[in-house]
Amino acid sequence: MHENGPRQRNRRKMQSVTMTDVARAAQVSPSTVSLYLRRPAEVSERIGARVQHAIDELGYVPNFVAGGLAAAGSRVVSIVVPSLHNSYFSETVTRLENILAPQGLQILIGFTEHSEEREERLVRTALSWRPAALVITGLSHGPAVRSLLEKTPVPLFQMWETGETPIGTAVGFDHRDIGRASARHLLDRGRRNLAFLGARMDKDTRARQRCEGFLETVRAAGADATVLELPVIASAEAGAELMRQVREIRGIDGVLCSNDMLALGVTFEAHRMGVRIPQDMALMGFGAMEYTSVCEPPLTTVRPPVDRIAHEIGRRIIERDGNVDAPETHGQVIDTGYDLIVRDST
Amino acid sequence: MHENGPRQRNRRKMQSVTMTDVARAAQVSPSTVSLYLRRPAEVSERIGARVQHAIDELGYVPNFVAGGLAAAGSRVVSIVVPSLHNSYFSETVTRLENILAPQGLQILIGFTEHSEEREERLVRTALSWRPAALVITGLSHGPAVRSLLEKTPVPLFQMWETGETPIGTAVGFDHRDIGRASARHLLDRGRRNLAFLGARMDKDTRARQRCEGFLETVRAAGADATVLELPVIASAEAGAELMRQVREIRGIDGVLCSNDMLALGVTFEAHRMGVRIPQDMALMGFGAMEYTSVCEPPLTTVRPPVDRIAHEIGRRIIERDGNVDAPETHGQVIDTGYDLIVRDST
DNA sequence: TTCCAAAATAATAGCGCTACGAAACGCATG
DNA sequence: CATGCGTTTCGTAGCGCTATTATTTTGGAA
Repeated sequence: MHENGPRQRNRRKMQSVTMTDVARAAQVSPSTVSLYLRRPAEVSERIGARVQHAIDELGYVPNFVAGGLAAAGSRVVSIVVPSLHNSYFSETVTRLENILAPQGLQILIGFTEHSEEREERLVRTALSWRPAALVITGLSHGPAVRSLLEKTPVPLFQMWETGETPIGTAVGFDHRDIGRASARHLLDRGRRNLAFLGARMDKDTRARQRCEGFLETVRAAGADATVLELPVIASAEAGAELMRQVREIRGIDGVLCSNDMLALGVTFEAHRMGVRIPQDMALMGFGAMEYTSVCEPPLTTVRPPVDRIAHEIGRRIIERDGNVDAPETHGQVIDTGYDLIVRDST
Repeated sequence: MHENGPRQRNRRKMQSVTMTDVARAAQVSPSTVSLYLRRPAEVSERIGARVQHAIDELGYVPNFVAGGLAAAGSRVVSIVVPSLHNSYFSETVTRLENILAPQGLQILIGFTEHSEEREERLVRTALSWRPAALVITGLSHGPAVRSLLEKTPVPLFQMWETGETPIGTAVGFDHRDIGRASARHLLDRGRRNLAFLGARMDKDTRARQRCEGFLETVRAAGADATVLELPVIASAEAGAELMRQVREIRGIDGVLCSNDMLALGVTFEAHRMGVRIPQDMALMGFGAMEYTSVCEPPLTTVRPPVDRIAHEIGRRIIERDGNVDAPETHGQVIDTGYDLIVRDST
């Protein structure tokens, strides 16, 4: 009915070089080109060379969109994190990318900025790409997100948090426990008049959990604890401001920051105010950001096992990739633990 | 030959709910569902409500892979950056995401880690997604990448650098110029015995350019300049180590760091060594990272206009999105300039 | 009421690729 | 030289959706 020659459709942009073009140039069938691209070992050397030559000659770039449709699943992994503002999230994303990229898996990324509405939009579009896996931060989500996650056939990983029952596979640690351990550490150092410094804890549920664990242990020990909080994103600037507030209270001899960035600001401001760390006031952070080891004084902090989280998730994604029979781990919780790094600031 | 009922193919995973299912449930044709999803205004209110109801009822999640294939172009923007290690890159990615997400454009991200080979792999896969645009860092690329970029019909943005002729649209600033301006600033402060502290400058071409500009101006002024470099990734730790090397040399009274992170390490180490900033040694960084304003002393640094870069690129991507007639800006250079922020460290 | 343009809905024909099974080929064996 | 079997190549039939065109419906004006 219609001729088989190249047709010029009125599309948004025309497809440059297709697999069919390559096949024609290499004098083989399109199936063979496809096979060569996906499993080169199953194509004879002679044909393989001819195909590769045609590919190079024509500058063929495969079309993953078409491939993904035909194969019913794209080689993409969606990651949803609150932001890249904290170096530990960007570190997690980096590690995951490093693990997944060699497998030909791309990272599709989205930031919730701690907004439930944004999270829903992101999860919805993430799933629309029929990704090989969806990696999302945290366990608590709005009802819309919950429902999407429960229904999807896409392998789901919820990272950075344990505690509640996960929808997918949880890989992380217990933030309340970190709060408790931090409190214990400060109490062990003989501090009785404590403070927790936070930023935007109404949004950051994990910081809130650390705060809760902290208060729980401090109060159980019969000591005192104040919570000081700023409604801005965590920053050194905010830390400095919070330190000024700490001074107002007087008598505070131990401080836990929700975040190393705050602790950095506290360090500088304390120095300016002549407050000696740790003699006058012990200081702890969270995140084990790189600079904490060279601070003056070096900062006691908690290292979230970013590498292990990325590794555990990455390994499972790769295992399940192209292998539907791989064991389903939904509902499973992998507790990666955490490390308390004690330095001179306490 | 074959019956038309639902067939169970032996696919990797089965498609849950398709647009056809929604159409059936809403008693309309698939075209109408598609139209409702893409341009709701062109569907009558009555039908629209019925379709929406069916979508909610069935929990339909569109398939962008199929959509992208049919529409010949996916709603994805690929970004290739060296890493997220520097907060200015993660900031750029964040801003771009914030600008593009409301337009339904997803971010596909990849990290080169300053490796030419990785960059090629990333660009190749990025283009395989037929993205709405490709945003890549820098102007100098290996021959393979160059050739890919030159051939692709995908709108290309090269960010963070100007100087050479771009392949696509360049949006950035001149790093050599920053080196020169920094040198001038230190010279103006009466410093004559200068040093440039860098990390892995063999890989980081932009840091190298700043260094070159710095040396050029210092030498032109008849002053002295030493380059101290570590083969590790820039970090506060590395900065501290470099500061120890600076002390060995003696007499250095002005230092430019390739990066604020290095400067942070220098600040702490100088403090430990009893070297006063700026009295004994002036200190400058690059990046205007958040903490530089609360350091002790606050750090003189250069602010790369991350917002403006993201804004200029984002705006152009959105303009060109779904509008092939939009003006082609390849070859164009948008110089965003930069800000020298003078603080107490100089 | 009739007619016609405009608006709303539906039918059609792929998008470029992969999975699957069929066909063709190569080669050792009887 | 035919036979059989494993290997390599090819043909076919969609994947789920969008763009385009065709068809039906709607709502005034005549």
